[in-house]
Amino acid sequence: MQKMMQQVVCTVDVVLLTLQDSALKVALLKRGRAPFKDVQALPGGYIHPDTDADTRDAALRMLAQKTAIQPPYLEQLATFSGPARDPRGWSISVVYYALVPFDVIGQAGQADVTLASVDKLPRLSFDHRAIVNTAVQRLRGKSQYSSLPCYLAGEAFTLPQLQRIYEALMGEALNKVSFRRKMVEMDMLEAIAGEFSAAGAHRPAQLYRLKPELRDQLTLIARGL
Amino acid sequence: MQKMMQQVVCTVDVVLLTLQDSALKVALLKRGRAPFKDVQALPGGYIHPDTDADTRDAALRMLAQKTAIQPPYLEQLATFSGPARDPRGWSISVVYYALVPFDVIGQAGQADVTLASVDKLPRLSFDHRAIVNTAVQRLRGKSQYSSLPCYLAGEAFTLPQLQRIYEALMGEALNKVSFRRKMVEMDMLEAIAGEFSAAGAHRPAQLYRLKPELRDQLTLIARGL
DNA sequence: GCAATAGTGTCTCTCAGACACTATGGT
DNA sequence: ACCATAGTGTCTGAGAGACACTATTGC
Repeated sequence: MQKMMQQVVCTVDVVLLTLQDSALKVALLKRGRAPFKDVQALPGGYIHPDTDADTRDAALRMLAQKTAIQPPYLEQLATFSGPARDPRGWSISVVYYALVPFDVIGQAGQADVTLASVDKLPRLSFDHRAIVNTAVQRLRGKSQYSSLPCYLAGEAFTLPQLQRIYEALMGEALNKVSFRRKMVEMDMLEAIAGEFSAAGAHRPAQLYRLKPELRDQLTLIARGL
Repeated sequence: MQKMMQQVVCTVDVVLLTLQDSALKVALLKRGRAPFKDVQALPGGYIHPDTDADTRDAALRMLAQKTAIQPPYLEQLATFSGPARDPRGWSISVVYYALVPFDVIGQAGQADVTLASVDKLPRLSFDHRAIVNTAVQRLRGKSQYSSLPCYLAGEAFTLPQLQRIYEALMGEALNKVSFRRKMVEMDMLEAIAGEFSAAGAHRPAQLYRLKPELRDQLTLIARGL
């Protein structure tokens, strides 16, 4: 006779972040069913052991199904767990965070995706508020010393644009000369022949892109002891 | 009629690390049952939803049960998942890593705990080899710019001892003056009145300890752009 | 020419590392 | 006295930030 073993609810959630007008935003969806019906939540859902290769694969599936977005950057954030976070029972959520350029969200054209400023979150389902805050902390932290923010820029971008992204994330103005020095020293960008003129009445800026070989890999700044 | 839903096996594993003679070691246990009976494995086991407050709590329980150690530092590493890593089925392992001073392991006196050098791992169960490698990478990475290595030292330690720990982790010699400057600048240590003379025929060194208020919180080095 | 932003040359000030020195114990 | 290691004062070279200058567009 097998004893009934208490079950663990296994889910995956994704914190999809983007930068709109120098403000960091999260993608939210209104839940269609209980619990937290009609309350905003992160894109997420149950793991499907029969089809998901792993939790990362499940995260990509969530994004594809619910937002039709294939993110240029996706990384595991952390796993949240406990008896109280989900009314359905003792649960685990393996959380990933993704970065996308703002225009990618628009193109995906999912009308039911809401963008909320991470500094002024609405009421969220489960412990999603804490999860978003953790993701923002992680992004801000890593932005200090890595190429992570590049994934918030589009495929091609100018150095001034990239600097504005870094400044938005770190919340402080950066020295132009030092910033450029760092970027060349990190050796992760390559200039594109074409330029950028749409800006208006001034000198156009050189366009850059991430070196293809570094596409899915962060570049770090030397630092430390 | 409820369809039989394929189950996810939920476990927690702990990578318990220590430094012995300037070599980084992992604590391993020989498994007592299938799968991987008699093969070395990380301390770990099933989540107990009826008693564990969360996965961190479960990790502490694993350590207490299997090694009788209460680690001074415990942090979530990552979650590993997939259909193939455990023959019992599609599984998730939420992995934590812990740091302890070497002498704490001896005191715990668990005869069945083996220490293996992380550079020369024996055959391990499941995907535990990859897990250990991830933990070592994380520890080495964080050692570059945080107070993390302090938890490998005992309650009290001298600056030369601490420097040797950092050097062992980073695999390179550090400048004595710079190291000391960094330590005072990080402002996380406090001198203890008593000194340290056991060393032998030379000047004794000042003993330090982590400031109590920073006990469970890393101190980071300013860095970056 | 002028406004506006892109991009660079250069100076200075700070800080990390090297070195040498002093300090303090044991033998 | 001598050795060994702890701990500090100081010099120098590299790098970050500030500033000013040049470059290139639209009007």
